[in-house]
Amino acid sequence: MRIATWNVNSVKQRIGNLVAWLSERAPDVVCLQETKCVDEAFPREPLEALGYNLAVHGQKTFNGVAILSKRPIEDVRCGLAGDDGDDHARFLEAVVSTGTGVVRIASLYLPNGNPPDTDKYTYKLKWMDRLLEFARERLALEEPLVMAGDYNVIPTTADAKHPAAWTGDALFLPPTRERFQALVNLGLTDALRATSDARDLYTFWDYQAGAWQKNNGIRIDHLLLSPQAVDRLAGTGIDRHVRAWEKPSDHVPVYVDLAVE
DNA sequence: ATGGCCAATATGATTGGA
Repeated sequence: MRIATWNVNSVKQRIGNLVAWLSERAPDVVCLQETKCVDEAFPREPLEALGYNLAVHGQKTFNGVAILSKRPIEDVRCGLAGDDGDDHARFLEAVVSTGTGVVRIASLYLPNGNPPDTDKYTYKLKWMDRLLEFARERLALEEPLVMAGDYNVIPTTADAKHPAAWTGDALFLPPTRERFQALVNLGLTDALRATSDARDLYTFWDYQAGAWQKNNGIRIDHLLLSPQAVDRLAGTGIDRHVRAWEKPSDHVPVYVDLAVE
């Protein structure tokens, strides 16, 4: 079973690229972020035509997450617990049944948090604390769990072309990285880093300043796996060629292959 | 990590992104 994550930066602008990539990579489950449209406006038809079931959780203008799955989607839950006043559409959880049991999936779009001296960074850190609590609760179920999405976290210096340029940034500040490490310390595995120590595993290149042409990238889109999912981990990949397509997102798809049918 | 972009909004300027 192939499970992917992709921040598409507007699903309406990216529907052509999304359909082309789905046809090429044939993932079983896809977590999307930054869909940037209300649920009624989500372009369902071309995705359903490829055999995907959809769970969407969007809002006007910003944010928005979705899960596509070739198998039926069950137990859909929108939103991350811990703050009833949070109206950002950034989190969607569901369960997909397979021949060998269930896989629990979360599609998440963690706040950017810049600039760090504002309440945007406070919101990011609180959101990460809420995500830690979610992970604690779900890990206790001892199921295959994949928490996939745009974490807006550069975990280590190996995950940026120019790490020194990010020292004061919300994506790289110590409180951000400490909370990402705290997720790992709970027992979650960063699937890409577990399968490669390469220095250029980037998933995002800025639209500006020729970042793509210079390979000035960062790795901020992650799939964190529970031990029961790691036991079945068969491979990982980053589809960086998609960044060179016409009308690209600034992020590219990342995926894991799990040995579950 | 800025010279250089992109998307959404009643828009020809502002906000958010990373």
